[in-house]
Amino acid sequence: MSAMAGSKAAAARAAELHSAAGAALLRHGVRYTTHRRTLMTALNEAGQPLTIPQLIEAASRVPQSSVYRNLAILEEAGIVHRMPGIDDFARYELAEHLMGHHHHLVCSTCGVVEDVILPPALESELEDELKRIARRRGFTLSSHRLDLVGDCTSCDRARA
Amino acid sequence: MSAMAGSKAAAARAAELHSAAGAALLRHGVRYTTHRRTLMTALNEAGQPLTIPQLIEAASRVPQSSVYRNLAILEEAGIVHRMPGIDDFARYELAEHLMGHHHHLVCSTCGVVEDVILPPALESELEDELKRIARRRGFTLSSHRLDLVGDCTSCDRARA
DNA sequence: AAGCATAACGATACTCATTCTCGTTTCGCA
DNA sequence: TGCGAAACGAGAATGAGTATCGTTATGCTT
Repeated sequence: MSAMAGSKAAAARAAELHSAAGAALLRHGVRYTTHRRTLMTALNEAGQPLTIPQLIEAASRVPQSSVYRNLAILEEAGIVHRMPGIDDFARYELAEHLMGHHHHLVCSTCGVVEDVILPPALESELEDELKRIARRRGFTLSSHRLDLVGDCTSCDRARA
Repeated sequence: MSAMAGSKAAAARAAELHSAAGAALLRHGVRYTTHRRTLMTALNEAGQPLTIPQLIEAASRVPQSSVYRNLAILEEAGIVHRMPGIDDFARYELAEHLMGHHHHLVCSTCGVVEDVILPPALESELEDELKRIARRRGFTLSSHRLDLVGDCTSCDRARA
């Protein structure tokens, strides 16, 4: 029953996601096509940032060139976030206003990425300080990014 | 006089830097050649992370293929740190144990990067929490990375 | 409900940062 | 002075990501 409730909740969240996505794309004057919906669904269900190869695998009916093109459009519309810089593959996840603010735990050996949230008190303390620092330097702060870099259990074990 | 004292201090720091670098490379069984010394000097004097093109400009006697090869070696020896993921250029800076721990303020428009340090109390609070989170997830934490993303004064102004 | 303007598609060619190759040069040591 | 190993550096190769362009699907108007 909790599983059923869980899947119901997930379905509700998915519906919200799609309507928010459709609205955002409409605002940008582009359509919410089947491919775009497929990509959004894949990102939503993965629960972690995905590389292009992973996304091609997860959305197997969407050809590579369409994956690239549509991710760029979804990012332009502000509903998907591109995060380069872990290994040599960029990763994509749903935008913060769809996911909630969070950070990443990254395995420097195998590249796996997990989402992390900071205790709210620390997060807001951090945000306040970052705002202060940015203001002092004349920067207009739009966001921040915090990665925890280390080794996951299996890579740790494998290190003979 | 304060300028003279400053340059003396800088010279002393540079000497320390080179001896630490030489030792680290020796430990790795490779030589501290002229090119490698030139690159370390350029990174030290820049005071901010540099891209390959910037580094080629700053170390004009070192050809491109040597810049790439030697940076890889310096990174392998743990005295230089590679940071990909701001724009499409990786950036390099001296390793933490040579520079001190710090974070980055990044202009999302022009890509300029400045170094930032957090108030020590907040930094250590943050580190403790990150360690706790990593442990709970079975990760062996080796470092963290915090980027402040925004727009610098001139890019802000240019935004018509 | 047929035509039409426009958006999206997708196979393929291309770009360009980075890596690899390999013959040459330099270094450290005997 | 010679010798083996390390470093060099110009050019070729790699590969993630982008641009092209003819084709296909969509939605709007009459």
